[in-house]
Amino acid sequence: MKKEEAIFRDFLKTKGLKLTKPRRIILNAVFSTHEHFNVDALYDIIRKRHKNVSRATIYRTMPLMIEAGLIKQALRCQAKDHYEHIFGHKSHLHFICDKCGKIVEKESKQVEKIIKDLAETEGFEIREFNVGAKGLCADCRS
Amino acid sequence: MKKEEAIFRDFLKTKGLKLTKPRRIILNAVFSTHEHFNVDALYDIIRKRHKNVSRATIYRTMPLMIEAGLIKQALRCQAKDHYEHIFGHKSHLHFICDKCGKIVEKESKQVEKIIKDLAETEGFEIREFNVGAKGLCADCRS
DNA sequence: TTTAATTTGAGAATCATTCGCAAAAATAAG
DNA sequence: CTTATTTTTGCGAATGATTCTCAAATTAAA
Repeated sequence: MKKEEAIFRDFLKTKGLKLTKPRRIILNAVFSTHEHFNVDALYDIIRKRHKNVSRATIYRTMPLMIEAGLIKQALRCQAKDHYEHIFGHKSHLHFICDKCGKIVEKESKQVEKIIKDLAETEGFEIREFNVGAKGLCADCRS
Repeated sequence: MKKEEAIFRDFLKTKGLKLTKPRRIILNAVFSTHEHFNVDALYDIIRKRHKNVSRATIYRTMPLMIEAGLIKQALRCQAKDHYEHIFGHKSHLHFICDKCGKIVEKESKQVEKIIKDLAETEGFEIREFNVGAKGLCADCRS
């Protein structure tokens, strides 16, 4: 069993919930991609093999995977919620193109360090960074 | 005429648009508050004095004010888009408390500088920063 | 004042997300 | 292997913020 599956199963167990077939299918779809994703894209991926997993179940599974610490709600783009992996991925910031919707990721320990220090002066305990900017990507600037 | 009104008028003129009465009312409502706001709250404020400004017009005016550099889309909270002032306010980042929902604002020119530099190496043109973190505020940590 | 262009309000339309519910699946117990 | 209990599912309907349509109103210029 893959590690993320074990994590998810254990998390569900602590909540008295079950790792069902649809939940496993959704988890696999989520970890079959290594980029940002949204429910619609996930639905398309899943439907190629499993005609009977509904959108509702995907929507219902997202918060569970977030609570399990596997993914996080990354940003909102073109009126859709987007998610990204936490498990197995480094923290990073996002540049979102307003025009084509492309998302560029960049790492910066420096930024997180500064933010963390600022938070400390405020007595604020950071659980999750949310750093980025919107604008125009190189392609769309022409 | 207030400065923000002049800015807005000038911006509109460059686009061949007009500073109409509803747009002026909306602008005033926006700058009557000094905190984050959403369209719904704005609608309530405006409706106290002007019964005939529609939600549609408010929604239509937001992107104009953003493009004019007066406000920016700050964050999404409770399924609603929230906005904040740029004009007359220093750029800042947000700490959002997961427990009580409180938003703490902090300034950091440094962070934006770093992000801007990162964007440049990518050919990305930033229109709007989006920097913050989620976690627990001082009060909720006890 | 006439004219041409932009805006408006009202309500309908859109679209992502959530809900309600009866049927299906999972787990535990016998 | 049944039965009983709980959780889950898929479906379609509901929700709610935002956007669109369009005829009437407003604007600014000639």
